[in-house]
Amino acid sequence: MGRPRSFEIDDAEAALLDVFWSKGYEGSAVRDLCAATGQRQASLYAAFGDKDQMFQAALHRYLVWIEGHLTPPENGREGVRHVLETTCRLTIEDRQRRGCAIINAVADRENLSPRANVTVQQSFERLRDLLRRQVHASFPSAPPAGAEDMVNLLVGATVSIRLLGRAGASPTELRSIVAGALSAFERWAA
Amino acid sequence: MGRPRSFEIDDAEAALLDVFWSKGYEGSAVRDLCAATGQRQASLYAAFGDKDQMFQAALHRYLVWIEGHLTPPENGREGVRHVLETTCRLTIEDRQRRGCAIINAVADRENLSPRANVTVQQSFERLRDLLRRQVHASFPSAPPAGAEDMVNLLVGATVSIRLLGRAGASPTELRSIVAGALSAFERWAA
DNA sequence: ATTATTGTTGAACGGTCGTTCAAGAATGGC
DNA sequence: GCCATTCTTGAACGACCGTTCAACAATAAT
Repeated sequence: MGRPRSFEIDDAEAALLDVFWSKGYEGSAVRDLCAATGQRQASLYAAFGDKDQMFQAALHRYLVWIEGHLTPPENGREGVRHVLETTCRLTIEDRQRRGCAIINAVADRENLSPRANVTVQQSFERLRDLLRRQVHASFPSAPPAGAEDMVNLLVGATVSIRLLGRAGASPTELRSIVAGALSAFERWAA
Repeated sequence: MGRPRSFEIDDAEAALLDVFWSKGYEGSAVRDLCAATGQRQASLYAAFGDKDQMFQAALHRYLVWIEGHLTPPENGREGVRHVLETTCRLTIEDRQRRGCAIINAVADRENLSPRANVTVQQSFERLRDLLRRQVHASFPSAPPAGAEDMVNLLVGATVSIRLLGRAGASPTELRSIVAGALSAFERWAA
């Protein structure tokens, strides 16, 4: 019972993510979040608790979104290609060039709650697990030597595309990282 | 003439960098900068102008420092190795794991002055130029096909080492990125 | 010694920060 | 209709933000 909420939590989370994604945690004022969601401050606090929990809701939403995009339709070499090319495409297609919400949060580390920092760290582990699965699936039995180095190189390429995308790198440059990483992967796997 | 300054600008810049490097622009309060430099607010404002100029002084100091370390003693393949290994070593040796001040500034983009953003963008171009010079110097005449892709892959590896270093990646993981990138470079250059 | 100039000091400025509160409005259960 | 409960509203809280100011101290030139 009680008065029903006049807005959808889901819509609010989307608006929260929009702001945090472009301005970061410290750079986003709760009043900015109100403007984006169309709600009053007390309503957001009633729904989420405090600014940290608003951020975590937004982060979680971002993670669901990006993992949905990055998860490959088929595993193996095409899976590796899918992760890199999708990362590149999403980065270029974002006209605001916000990069990756998780990566942006790394810089805000000192201002984030311990729990948010754990989420950030786990997200990188999940990306590496995802890529490791694709690298391993690229071979019928055990992968050749240096597989873990190749996994980490691919993680590095993915991360840097996202970072340099926010830094204003050209689509040509970002696609070149993909090309370089895929060539390196193919040469190694051959 | 006039009363002489009671502190060295150089020492103050070092302290400013220390704070900005770990907390970022938005996360560093001018009062924090005072505590680090041991000066009063009005003294810092008299010496630097405003917070943005304090940040730019710190950024400039960081750029001189990092370029001094990254510039290779000899050009060519050993130069490529030097850039990657030095980046990795500096990242691991920093116990505070502050990563790269320039990369951290990318996340703070929206809160930075246009001039600071230009400095950030130019810094990435300078890193790419440095690596391109080393890649080209690795060959007596023109480098083989895909040289620019390799350059961008190396930039990506360097950037990601620094980013993941701040994100809390293990030394093993960071060294693995170096190993992966150097193997990829050697296989391509062979 | 006086003057002009610059740095230091400590306090203060208006503005914004994250957060909370009292009052009113809207619901389900009785 | 009335109660208990929940949400919304608008204003306010103290704390902190970047910045500035008037008063005082220290120097070089006259």
